[in-house]
Amino acid sequence: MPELPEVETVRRGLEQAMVGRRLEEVVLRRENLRFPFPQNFRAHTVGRRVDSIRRRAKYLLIDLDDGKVILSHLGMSGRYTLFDANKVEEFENTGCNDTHSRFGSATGFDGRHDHVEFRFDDGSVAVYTDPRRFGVMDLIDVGEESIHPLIESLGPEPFGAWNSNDLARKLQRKTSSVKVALLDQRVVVGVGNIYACEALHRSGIHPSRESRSLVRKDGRPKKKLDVLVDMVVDVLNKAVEVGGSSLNDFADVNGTLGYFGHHFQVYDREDEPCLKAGCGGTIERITQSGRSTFLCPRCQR
DNA sequence: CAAAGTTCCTGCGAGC
DNA sequence: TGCTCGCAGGAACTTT
Repeated sequence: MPELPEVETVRRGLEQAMVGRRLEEVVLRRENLRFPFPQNFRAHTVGRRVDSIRRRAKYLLIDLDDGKVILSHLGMSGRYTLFDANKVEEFENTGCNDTHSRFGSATGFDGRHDHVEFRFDDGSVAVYTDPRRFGVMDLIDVGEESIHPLIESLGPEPFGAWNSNDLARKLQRKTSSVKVALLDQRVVVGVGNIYACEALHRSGIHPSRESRSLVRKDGRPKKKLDVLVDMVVDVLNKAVEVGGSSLNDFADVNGTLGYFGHHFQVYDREDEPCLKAGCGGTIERITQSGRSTFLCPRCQR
């Protein structure tokens, strides 16, 4: 679920709900997600106002008014659900204990996987739910982003100054497949399994193709690499426009289902016809580095 | 059996 | 021969 477009969609939702509000209480219902919550998490968040919310790659950065920043990664299954003051009241008397939040009927799983609650001074609440707990929640100092181990080695943002010359430089000696390279967050950030498959299909590039075969001997990008950069940016843009994609259970912060799933050309379409006009191929599924790749062997070379 | 993400480890081959 | 590097693949985290 959460590739760049989904994280950006969540960022926009949280921005609307959180910026300018003060945290009245922060509830941690367990001691860790992928890593332990920092010891001082509550001390530095309770009583603070949210100034802004940024995104770096698939990470959310929630800026607080004391110079601390909440670093949040959704992993595979992390979600935020927002409740305004009226909604919160509706859940007032529902079940709630150390491990179960009272919002279970809205967040799913009876509230068993509602690990963090951010309660604001206007009565609204943001609940972080993450069944698989591959997510991350950390607290850093503003400016520490560039030296934080999870962030320091991240590559360029696709919506920034990224271009095919930069990509060519990174791929020119790579013998790994171009699909695996796209998933490498040091090469470019934000692209996950779904959009890697989609961008390669739109570019007519076979996912197993050697990365360096897309770069000319002089280090300049071949035409197909130019196309790939355009298609990565394009597919991410379109997905942001429709509010992020969904497989089965993705909801944005207001509970609305994303729509990009309806636009998949190859992802999860094994044995179905290629949708490229005039192609007539059949979508195949292969495994690369333990992840499913979907492609049309006919129009992707 | 699979899954949207990331990190870490092992083993292998290339190149020096 | 032996060292280092990059890469492929797998395991790990966990639940539905």
